[in-house]
Amino acid sequence: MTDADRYDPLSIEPPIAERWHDERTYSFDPDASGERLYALTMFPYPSGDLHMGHGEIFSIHDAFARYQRMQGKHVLNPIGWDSFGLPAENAARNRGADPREWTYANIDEQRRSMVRLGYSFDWDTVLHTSDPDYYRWTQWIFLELFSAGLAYRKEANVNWCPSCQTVLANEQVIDGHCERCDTEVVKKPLTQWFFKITDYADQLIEDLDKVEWPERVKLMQRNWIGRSEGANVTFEVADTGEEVVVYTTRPDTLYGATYFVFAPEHPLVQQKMADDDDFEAFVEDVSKRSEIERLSTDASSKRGHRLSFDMVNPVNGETIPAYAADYVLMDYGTGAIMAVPAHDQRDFDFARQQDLPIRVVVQPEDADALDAETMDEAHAGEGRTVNSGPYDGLPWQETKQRITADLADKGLGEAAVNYRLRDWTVSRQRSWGPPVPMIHCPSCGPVAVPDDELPVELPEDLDFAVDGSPLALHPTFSTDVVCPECGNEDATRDTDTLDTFVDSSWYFLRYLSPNDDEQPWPKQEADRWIPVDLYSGGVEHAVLHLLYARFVVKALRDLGHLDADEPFQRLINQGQVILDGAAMSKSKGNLVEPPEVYNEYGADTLRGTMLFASPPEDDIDWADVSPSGMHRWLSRVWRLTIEFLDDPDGETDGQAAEALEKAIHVAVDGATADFDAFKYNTAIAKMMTLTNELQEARRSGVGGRVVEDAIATLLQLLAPICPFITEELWTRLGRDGSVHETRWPQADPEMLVEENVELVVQVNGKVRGTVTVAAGADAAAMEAAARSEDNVARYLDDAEVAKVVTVPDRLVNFVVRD
RNA sequence: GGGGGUGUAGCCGAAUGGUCUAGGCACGGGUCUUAAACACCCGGAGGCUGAUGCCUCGUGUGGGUUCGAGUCCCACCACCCCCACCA
Repeated sequence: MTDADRYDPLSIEPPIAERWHDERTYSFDPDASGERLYALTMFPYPSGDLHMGHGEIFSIHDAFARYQRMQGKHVLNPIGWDSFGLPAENAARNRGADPREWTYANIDEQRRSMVRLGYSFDWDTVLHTSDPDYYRWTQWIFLELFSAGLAYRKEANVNWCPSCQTVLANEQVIDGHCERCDTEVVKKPLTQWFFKITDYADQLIEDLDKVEWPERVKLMQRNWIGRSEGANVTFEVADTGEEVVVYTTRPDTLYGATYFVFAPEHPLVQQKMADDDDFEAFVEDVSKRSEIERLSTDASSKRGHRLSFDMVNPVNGETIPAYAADYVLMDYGTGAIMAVPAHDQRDFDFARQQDLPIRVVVQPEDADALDAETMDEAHAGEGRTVNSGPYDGLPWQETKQRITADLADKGLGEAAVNYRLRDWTVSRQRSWGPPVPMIHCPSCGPVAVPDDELPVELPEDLDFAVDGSPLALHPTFSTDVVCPECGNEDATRDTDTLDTFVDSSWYFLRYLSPNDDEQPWPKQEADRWIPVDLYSGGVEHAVLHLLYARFVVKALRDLGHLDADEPFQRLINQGQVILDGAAMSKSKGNLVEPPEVYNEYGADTLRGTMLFASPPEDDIDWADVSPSGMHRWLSRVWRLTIEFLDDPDGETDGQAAEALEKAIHVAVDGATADFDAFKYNTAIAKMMTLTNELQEARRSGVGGRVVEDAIATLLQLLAPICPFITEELWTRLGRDGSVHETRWPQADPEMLVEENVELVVQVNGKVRGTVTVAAGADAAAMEAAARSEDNVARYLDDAEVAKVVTVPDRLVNFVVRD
């Protein structure tokens, strides 16, 4: 073998990669007939070059897309960039970079890496969310939602990240910290645009049954939406009769309500306590506490203030004291609760702290009777109702239903459903995003920018050095406008931009016609393609992007722009690439970058290493994987092929040749099942096994057609994972065209049938030997063969066989008594 | 506090209730070589045996169901993820 025949990925890969890109080899052909498939991978944010996480997900995704093509599908496999967002602004502020130049330079770099790695993307449908001809339609969607009443403006206590200087949606607050920069989030009253995602809360739960997603992700969405069933109950202020509604999931415990609690910000409290300095001081104190402190569930951390009035319990007319306390939140339920300390831990903690009465109204059945004096925690569970007048003795669920019904009869309550989900705050006080397409007119209020004036473009001359929002502080952007309805010259533009998650909530629709300037997408194309057949990406978007995209699709459906209920039919999540158990990051200095791998071993090795490391959904610890091992195997495949081409002669029949021929079909059968199940790691293991058998067959003198079949089949199986080496060797093997355009090999069922099978022989469940019998042998034949095995016979000699268990083609088990 | 998941060689990981550990990594021994690298071959807990072999233990721990359990059931332990003063 000469040097020219060595496996040298660095010289064979780049020309093939460039050819695929330049010739648009993997662009979707709209005229193609036959079955279509939409394979979508989450588009990247261009914060720099691709990192290992991209290398993993795109390699998994590309194996899927290429496999489906070989299965005869016409695959749409688009790529684009989620190119609006804060990092570009930070680069501008910190380094004086132009956010546009910075962003598009990064896109170019990532694109070159994708080409180098051989990903079979459609380079004809590329989009960037920061292009005006993209965000023109993002703004259009905002206006569609606005005209349908699904986008609205209100003042609210919103999440504010002091570092990013912007509002965040609830979904972007992780344990009280900013999702992007990890700074502690504070609450701030601001007037903001919201999308009414809560209108779709029930559908967002129910339609999870329609999609094939990991159960884990569905569960996360259900938890996030947080549906709970209970009742709204009306209490009265003792002296004035003012009505206050509370929400409770346990109306059966109404008789146990011994006090009442308002959120400190509750308007009724604010009004009634307006002149009380002590109360003002209390509110001031509470508001100074950070979210993190408030999140503490420590029993002693609750803060409360006795109010100047009492409340009346509607079920028994009892007068109970009213408090304000920080453990009641203004934005869940009604901002006021009935407190049942015996059966709610938070109420219990507060009652003990304030020395408030505790009354047991649910008695657990399989435990000692609860005693309000001595109990040291609330009993939140089930039991029989006690101390509740006419309801005594009923099981708690029945009490719940009856009390709710009785209250409803008296007009004092009703069954109610509550959600944890809040409306989506979409305004951002940042400037590298699509401007909110609204105009504020002193006489008309908020007015939509007319369609023919879209897009509202970002000014080119934003100053990112300012302290605050560059767009808001731009000299003319806000004021250079008149009201479209009344012509008022004092009208101003909205200077907020839309959350990047708005950009990414519909990009899979824009891929269908990225250059159409008449419409965002042709409806008939959307109806043909949506939902996307397979969506691949990280689980970190479980309650962010994936929830928003589902909402936007449902809203657009209701507005008549498409028919689909859901954006993504099937979802696979890949794990993270970590190093020594920790996330890779620049600041930790533990980054392994893709070029380090593909510049040494080639792209095929990078891709193969990723897929062989573990099942896709598991994290890959780079410390545990071995690019050199993958490279060694690929070199072996290369060498076997080249050596065969040098010297193809050999036996084409006989035992070794037959064994190889069988091995081909076994590998095809197994690998196909694995590809269908996304188990690329075991698919590769089966290809390695075939390689081992091929090598052994060669050593035994096998050659000719059987070996060529084995090599060709191996190349086909490997093609979706390692596209370059397979393409090169396919050509060297003298085959026409591209291996990627061949049809996926089929296993011949007859070749999978064994003539003889090895039976396991057990005595009392312990393996005592094996014996070979003809496949399909009946129980008697199996037993006879098993008895004849020397070692087994030893165990049967002095024993009485009580029972013989036979499993066809698998085992014989003798159950014996001594 | 609530919910979900996972525990298999030194490591990553396979394993329709049927021979535990496919494939790889790492490691050790060998062949080739002046030598190394590469490549190729062999190895895998413990005990007995000169060896072929045979036996015992063994899938986080302890029980159970079963002819037979990594797999099913119960309890416990450890780790991971999601939600969390959500009434």
